[in-house]
Amino acid sequence: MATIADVAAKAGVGAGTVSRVLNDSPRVSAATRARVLAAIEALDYRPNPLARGLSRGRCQTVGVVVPFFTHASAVERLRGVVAELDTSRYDLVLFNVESPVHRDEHFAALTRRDRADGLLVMSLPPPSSDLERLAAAGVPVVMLDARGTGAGAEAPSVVTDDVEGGRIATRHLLALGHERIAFIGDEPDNPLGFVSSAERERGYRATLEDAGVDVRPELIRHGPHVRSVARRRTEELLARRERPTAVFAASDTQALGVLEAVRAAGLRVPEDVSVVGFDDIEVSSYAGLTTVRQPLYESGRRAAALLLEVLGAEGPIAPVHQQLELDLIVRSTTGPPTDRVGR
Amino acid sequence: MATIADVAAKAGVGAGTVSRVLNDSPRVSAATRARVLAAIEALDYRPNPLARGLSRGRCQTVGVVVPFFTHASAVERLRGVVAELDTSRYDLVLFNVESPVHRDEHFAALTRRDRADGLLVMSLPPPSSDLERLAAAGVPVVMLDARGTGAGAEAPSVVTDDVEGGRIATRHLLALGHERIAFIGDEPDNPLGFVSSAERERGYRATLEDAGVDVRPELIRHGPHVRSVARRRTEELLARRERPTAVFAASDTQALGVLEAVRAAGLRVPEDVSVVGFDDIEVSSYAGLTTVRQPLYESGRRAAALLLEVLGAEGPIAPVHQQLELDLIVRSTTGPPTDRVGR
DNA sequence: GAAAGGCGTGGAAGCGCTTCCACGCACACG
DNA sequence: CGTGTGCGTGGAAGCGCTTCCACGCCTTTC
Repeated sequence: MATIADVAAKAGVGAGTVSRVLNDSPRVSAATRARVLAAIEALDYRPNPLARGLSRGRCQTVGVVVPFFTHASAVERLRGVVAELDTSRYDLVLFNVESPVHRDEHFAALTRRDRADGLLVMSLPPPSSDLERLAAAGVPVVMLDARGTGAGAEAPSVVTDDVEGGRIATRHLLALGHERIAFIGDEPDNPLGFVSSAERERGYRATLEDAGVDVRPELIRHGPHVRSVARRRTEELLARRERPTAVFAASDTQALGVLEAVRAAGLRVPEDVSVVGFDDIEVSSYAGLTTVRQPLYESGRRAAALLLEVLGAEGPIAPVHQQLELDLIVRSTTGPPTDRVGR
Repeated sequence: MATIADVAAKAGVGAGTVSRVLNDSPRVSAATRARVLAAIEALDYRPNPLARGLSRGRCQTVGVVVPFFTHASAVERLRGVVAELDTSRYDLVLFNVESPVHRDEHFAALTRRDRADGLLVMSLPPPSSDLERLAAAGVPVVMLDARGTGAGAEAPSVVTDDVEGGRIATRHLLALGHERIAFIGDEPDNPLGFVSSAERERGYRATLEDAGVDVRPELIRHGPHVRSVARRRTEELLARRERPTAVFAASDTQALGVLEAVRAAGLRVPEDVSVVGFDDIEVSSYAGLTTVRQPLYESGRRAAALLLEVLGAEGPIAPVHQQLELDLIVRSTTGPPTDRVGR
């Protein structure tokens, strides 16, 4: 394994000069540069990233913190992140978070420039104390699908307006003529502090109120973000005397559970029950699901690009907050209610 | 940021002693160990992984090479890998491969202990020259869903018997009474050299032959591993005078495309056309797809565990080849053919 | 009671790079 | 012709750790 000294010897120059060539320093004559490059080529030399990192105090690595695959949407976002990072010289280290303990461990370990040069945190609002410590340690953080606010330390973020998304879905159902509209979402106080579902619910509630439609607590159900749970909650709803004519699910994953429950109950979609989801994950088009699309892949790209920009800049950057567009995608799971009351 | 020298000073010992404590060396007295641990605690000291790696010649990192998410199954496997690695002290660096150039670059860069201590290569048969170079450089490799064979360098692997899987699917259709059974799979000579599809096709052909059923080339279609392409190929098949009564798709992703085409043609599943997939990805249960299940998540865990074992061992390990079980999952997309000939 | 052996420890060397300082040379200037 | 100003370069120091060697002390052994 060739080292910089071997290259220097072969080219008949000092190690410093080789280093300068490697780092595109202008203070090298063309002739010397050519000799060094030839030696590098001849020896198939590649600098040791560890040594380089130790010396420069950074490691050409981006840490990506993901509450892993609990949401199908995380994968799609991750794809965007990977694609963007691929265009840079940064490696991607994956940190999986499945519990608060998990999260805290990772953040503690990452509070140093030698672990990762920057962090991309997905869907996970970090404790503000961690955010401050990261900022103090000089580790830039970009948030994706979450906001990171600490005292004096605000991370740039790429987000969507989940409240507005909730409004879009609900308006669609109201416009079709529905009034008994149920909501199925995550627990409002889930351990990792995800808020998307709660925000979408806020949009739902606000829109109903604006339209003068009663918000009925008994039509609002929560549970862990899993298809089977959404299915069970829906079964409870459908068992009511006055069952809802439409369901807004806080995610497509949950909407699929809703669809299962409706069909298992022998009801038709959308004639008996309309269903709207959120995200537009890949399956949704297959399932013909009406949903509020957010550009998942694109959000990953954007966030990664933002982080690269911060890493490339000298000083800190004014915190940017990018907000991505939402679109209502009407497919075949929504329609006007039929005038059959109760069951 | 505390260094080992700070800890040493605070504990009133030498740096070497602190290092010994960090690395659980037995050659430290209990009293000294306690003092050092107290100092570490007090300073919230964490060793710099770069310096440690440079000094020891390894970096506590596992490289995972994934042809990224082109197959939905890769994600599921990755989840298993992540879960297993989470139990170890190794970080996971993700290398995305989307083209042969991409692949070659990564392998070239990874042919050194300072980039990753070991490699997990998914679904991607590496050029045997790369495998040899990796072996020569002392970088252990474990293959997942592919075999890695180079002259004298054989990597341990976790695989399934794709030929047998193809047999299972085909036997199921034959048993139901089908004879015009089509196959939809990947291009046999795709750029990255994936072979799963081709092997499943071999199982399909062999089983037909064994049963004395003609293998009809016109019922075998290939195309990139994408739902939309599978759909188009199926449309071509359905447009034939004698359309198939059943389709075996080399993956669930492709099977979903087949289902789309069948339904778009106004045909019923399984009455007019039966469909079998492969993998049992998450969507499949939702789609009611009959499929050959392979334990994706589990395969990721196993492969990661295997790599950890190799990394933990002193010398090289006898190449292990684990083969995971396949199961036929019969759902609602397969049934006996109805006796309507042609269209 | 002296020699021999262990154990615990300090400290220097070294991992492979970057970077800073200093130096030599060429050229321009007065 | 001497001094100044660059530029291009060599080389040492230093990044934070591990590891090896050496040393002092305390047992053990004859």
